[in-house]
Amino acid sequence: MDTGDRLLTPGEVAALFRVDPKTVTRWAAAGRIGSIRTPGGHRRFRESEVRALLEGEGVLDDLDGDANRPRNAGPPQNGSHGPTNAGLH
Amino acid sequence: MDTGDRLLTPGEVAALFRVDPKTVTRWAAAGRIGSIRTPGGHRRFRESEVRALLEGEGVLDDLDGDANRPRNAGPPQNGSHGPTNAGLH
DNA sequence: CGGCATTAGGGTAATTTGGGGA
DNA sequence: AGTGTCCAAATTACCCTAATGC
Repeated sequence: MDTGDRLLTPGEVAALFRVDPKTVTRWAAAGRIGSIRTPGGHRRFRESEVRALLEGEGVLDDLDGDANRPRNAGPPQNGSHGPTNAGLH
Repeated sequence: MDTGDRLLTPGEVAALFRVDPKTVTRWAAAGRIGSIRTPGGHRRFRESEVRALLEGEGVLDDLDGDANRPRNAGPPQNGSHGPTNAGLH
């Protein structure tokens, strides 16, 4: 498939970002990252979205000290794996 | 709308949710997801119901358009007549 | 008939959740 | 504003053996 709809657990995402799983949960609660809830209440994150977030901002790094850049200027619009909604006939 | 013609096996549903097949069985045992039992005792799940659970929340992704639009930060969790999604503890 | 992969069931450890406070 | 740590609880993951499905 195109985007690889693999789902990651909070622990996986936390390890990728080097933060605590709790922080990842906060991102999901704040709507900063898409999250899928299991019937049990646990969250799952898209591997493609996490990847876009990881690389969307790591390359453009200014060492000068300019702290005025938008935190979301990346092209993280991977939208494609959506169900297109047209699948229901 | 059709009531889901295709039936999925626990392994399929587990792969979709990135969980263990045993967990899917637990959902069915808890009544969180509809399940059809085979004469032998194995369970089968409706593809339409599983898809609705996966991410049927108003995440209607747009096929195309601007790639600079912030993500939909709306927290519209399962607002439908969800299958007893009262997983809040 | 035999065979293999998957599933069911019980039990225990690990992870995740939610809120509060630093 | 954002993150790390504390608590208690729930949910999930992995262990096993036997039965089912194809």
